[in-house]
Amino acid sequence: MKRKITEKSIELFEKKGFSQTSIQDIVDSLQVTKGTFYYYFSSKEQLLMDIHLEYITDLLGRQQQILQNDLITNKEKLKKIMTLLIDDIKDKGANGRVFFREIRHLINENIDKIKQKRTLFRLNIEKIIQDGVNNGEFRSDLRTDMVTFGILGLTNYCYNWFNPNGEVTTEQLIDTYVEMILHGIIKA
Amino acid sequence: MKRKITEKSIELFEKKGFSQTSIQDIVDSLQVTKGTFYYYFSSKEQLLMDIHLEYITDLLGRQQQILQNDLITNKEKLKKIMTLLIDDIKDKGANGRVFFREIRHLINENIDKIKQKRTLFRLNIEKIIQDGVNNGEFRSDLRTDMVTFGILGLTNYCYNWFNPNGEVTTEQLIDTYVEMILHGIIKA
Amino acid sequence: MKRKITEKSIELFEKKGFSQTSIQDIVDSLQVTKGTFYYYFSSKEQLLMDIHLEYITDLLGRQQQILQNDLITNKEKLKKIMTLLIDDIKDKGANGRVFFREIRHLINENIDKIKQKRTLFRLNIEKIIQDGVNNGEFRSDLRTDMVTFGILGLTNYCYNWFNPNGEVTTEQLIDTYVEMILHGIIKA
Amino acid sequence: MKRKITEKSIELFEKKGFSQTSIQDIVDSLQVTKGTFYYYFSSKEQLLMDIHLEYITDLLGRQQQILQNDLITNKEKLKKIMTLLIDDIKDKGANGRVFFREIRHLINENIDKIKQKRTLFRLNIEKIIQDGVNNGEFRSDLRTDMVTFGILGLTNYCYNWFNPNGEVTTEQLIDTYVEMILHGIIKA
DNA sequence: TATGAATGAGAATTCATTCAT
DNA sequence: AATGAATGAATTCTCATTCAT
Repeated sequence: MKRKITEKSIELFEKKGFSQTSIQDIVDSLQVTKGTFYYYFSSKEQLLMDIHLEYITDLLGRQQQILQNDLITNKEKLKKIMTLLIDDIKDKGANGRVFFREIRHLINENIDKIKQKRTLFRLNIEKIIQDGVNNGEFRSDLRTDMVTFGILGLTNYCYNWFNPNGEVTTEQLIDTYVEMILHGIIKA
Repeated sequence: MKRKITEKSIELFEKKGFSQTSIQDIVDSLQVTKGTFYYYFSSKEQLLMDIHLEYITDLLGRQQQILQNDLITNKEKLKKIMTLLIDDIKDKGANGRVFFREIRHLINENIDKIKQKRTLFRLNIEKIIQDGVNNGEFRSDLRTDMVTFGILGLTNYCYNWFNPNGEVTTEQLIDTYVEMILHGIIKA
Repeated sequence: MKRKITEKSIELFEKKGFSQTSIQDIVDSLQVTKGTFYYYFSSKEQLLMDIHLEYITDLLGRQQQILQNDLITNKEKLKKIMTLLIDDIKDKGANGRVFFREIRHLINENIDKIKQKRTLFRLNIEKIIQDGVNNGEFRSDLRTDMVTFGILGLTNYCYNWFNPNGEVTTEQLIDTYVEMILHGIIKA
Repeated sequence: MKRKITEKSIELFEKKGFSQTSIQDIVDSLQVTKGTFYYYFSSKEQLLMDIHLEYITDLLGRQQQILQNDLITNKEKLKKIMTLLIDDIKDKGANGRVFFREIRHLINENIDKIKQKRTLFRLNIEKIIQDGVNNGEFRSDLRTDMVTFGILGLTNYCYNWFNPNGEVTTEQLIDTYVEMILHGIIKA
């Protein structure tokens, strides 16, 4: 039941937004009662926290896999991480959208905890870029922090428009973006 | 008074979010009463609509200036539009953040009206890229729509982290991003 | 309206107790809506605080009148204060009962504020007794603090059983208690 | 287990009040579950009734012991009964406070049943005083009913302030009060 | 004996909105 | 142009109680 509530909530939060979704909405669509909700979650915010925590924890875990792979170049690592983010749109689109949009509704320690983990994810990317700069894979005249933010913005934005069931495949999207990041759009 | 309400609202919407900001919050911080608010706005949503409309209209106007300039290359135009977006963080940061984050709270015709204008803004960018592809400025093997979304994601995301009063200047940021978009990060 | 809410609340709190009385009960019996309640009071507890504050402030004010009277003996002062408390049962019975019974529902600073004033009221009585001991009106072998608590218990308890419209008049009650306190019940 | 629930409940009811204490609070602090509670008690009120009944029954029993003693004067009996009440603060303070404060939460027949027994306890005291008046131990010009209420108020109030582990011993307190009741505070 | 999932009725509170003045 | 009292619908949350196991 807890799982069912979480999943239905993600669905509704994505469709209508966190504050526009009431506990009543959630339980009604599961045909249970409010009491049931509060049996499993102590508050609406705690549910949101659960969702965030699960998402970022999973993301960090998969990022870690990539980081630990010593056999691939930094360029490959970067590509894999971009793939990681964009691939999720297919499997966890709603999840991701809730993750990116509704963090504002977390408060105090909760928001800090999540932000810390988000920062870690970002710094891990920055590290890859820095490594790539150091070993000559990447240009050395760009600020790694800003590049990282750029890549994150570019990939995260996909959650707003990309439809994995549309005419463009996820692979094409990833190729386009990797190509763009690596070589730019200008004619050499 | 109408202006004062609008401005204070933007400030509060940015700080606390649209749904977390009550009409009471707005009028309290201006030391007027709710009646005053409803004298100038027919509803909370209409205020949000006003804010959105003003923002996107202004943005489109300035974009138009750039588009009409026949003396510059498409590459220059693209740079100018990116500058346009990022520059706003200094002057209208709160405004922009409200614009990007709170569109969800518009309803029905309103949301359509704004989305149409946003789409226009995007298509205008795509047009520049297409023109650049056509005249050989840009590579011809990239999907212009996706590239456009990428650029938008990259620039919009700045609203989330870039502090125009921080150690990095807006110019450095723009340079980094233009460079990244045009030539990529890989060592040639 | 604020006054009406306060008065009806006192009535209901007395009859059913603070936690057994809902805001709904209060507004229903006044034929207004919950919104109206919250227009005047920020919370249920604040209403209770209002009631307490008004009561104890009034009590302290009247006590002060008695204390400042230099023309009467301490014995007379004591009698007047007992009269003060018991007389209230006629005019403010419900008020007093709420005051004595529901203090538990105040929290934190509120409870402290009220308790402080209650303590002041008690210490003022103790002072009278001490003065009476000093000038020989009262016996010198009694602990003034405990005697004060005793007098308070004795008078406060009246709120639990005394019916000012019953066969015993308030005057008789006061006479009995003053006599009991001053001379005891044993046959001299 | 039933005993453990009762005792923990008394503790919690005293600390937080009956309505502020949830069944959940009770079972949590015993590390059992709500089912356990309802195995032993049919309702929250029934638990409160149990507590009241046990308390007043015990009190009446001990009062009976005193009443039946034909070898002591009424004055002595009165002192013993006051001792009975005040002594309990040491052993059953919480119990007594719950008994005096939470009777309001009993309903219908329950409240009547308890009130009857309380009345009996009071009338037993009144009887002693009447006997004392009749045999010349006590003054004949005081209303015995009111005197009884006075004594009850005075002693019951101790539950609100008296700390048996404080600097004043229970014996001193009893002496002071017996002295006060018997001889008054005025200098003879 | 005891558990724990689920209920449902009701609680306090919030807030956009209306409207007579 | 502005006020402020009042509304009412919705919202989050609480909790005593039930019941199958």
